[in-house]
Amino acid sequence: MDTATKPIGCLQAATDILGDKWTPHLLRYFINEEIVRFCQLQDLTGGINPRTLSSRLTALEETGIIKKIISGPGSRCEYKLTAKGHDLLPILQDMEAWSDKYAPSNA
Amino acid sequence: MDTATKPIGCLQAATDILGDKWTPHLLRYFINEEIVRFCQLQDLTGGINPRTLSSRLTALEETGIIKKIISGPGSRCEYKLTAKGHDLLPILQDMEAWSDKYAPSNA
DNA sequence: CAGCATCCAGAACGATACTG
DNA sequence: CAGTATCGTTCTGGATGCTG
Repeated sequence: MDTATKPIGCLQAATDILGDKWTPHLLRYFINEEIVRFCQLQDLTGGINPRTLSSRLTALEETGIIKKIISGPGSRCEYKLTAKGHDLLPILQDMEAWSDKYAPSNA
Repeated sequence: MDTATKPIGCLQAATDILGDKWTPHLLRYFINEEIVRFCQLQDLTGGINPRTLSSRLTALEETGIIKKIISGPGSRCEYKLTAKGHDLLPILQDMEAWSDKYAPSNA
């Protein structure tokens, strides 16, 4: 892969994650929450399909953006950001600022 | 829509654009080029489907991120970023930096 | 509570060929 | 050069119901 004519690929890792339908929104919740649970996300998103949520969470865990923590009885578990995930937050916030600036009442 | 429980929607505008498969890469070329042509993009991307490229360009134009400029004879035309589009570049660069930091030799 | 399984509608994208 | 037309495939994600 020649970097001269094809300097892409660099963006790939970020777009792979942020390009999925729910992921940016999901990640957004970590800005204020730090630790989030499955059912919380279902709730916050207004009823995301558990299948979708599960797959997003799995992908995020596999790419090392979040970490799953089994906590307590009754299948209670929590998700929190890793350092890698934390570094994503400023980008999310910039995206949000941009959206807000150019599409304030975005339908 | 209640902003308390559903503070989303803000990210939407950005993710709608950056979520498409080629768009971030396409935009990336504007960092160095300023003015880009259809065939250049086809070339730079390594042969993106013209149908796809066309639809991306149309979408970008409709959201006011790029501007199409008919220039010269022979269907020659060019695309350049608007102010709105320019404001997207830092985000792209951050995404690139992030990708580079956490997935250097990203396959 | 935290998922997984199955089924399915529709969007996204590539290949290829053709036009103003 | 800058697209459009057509076709087909693949991938995504929603609905719904079940399980550890």
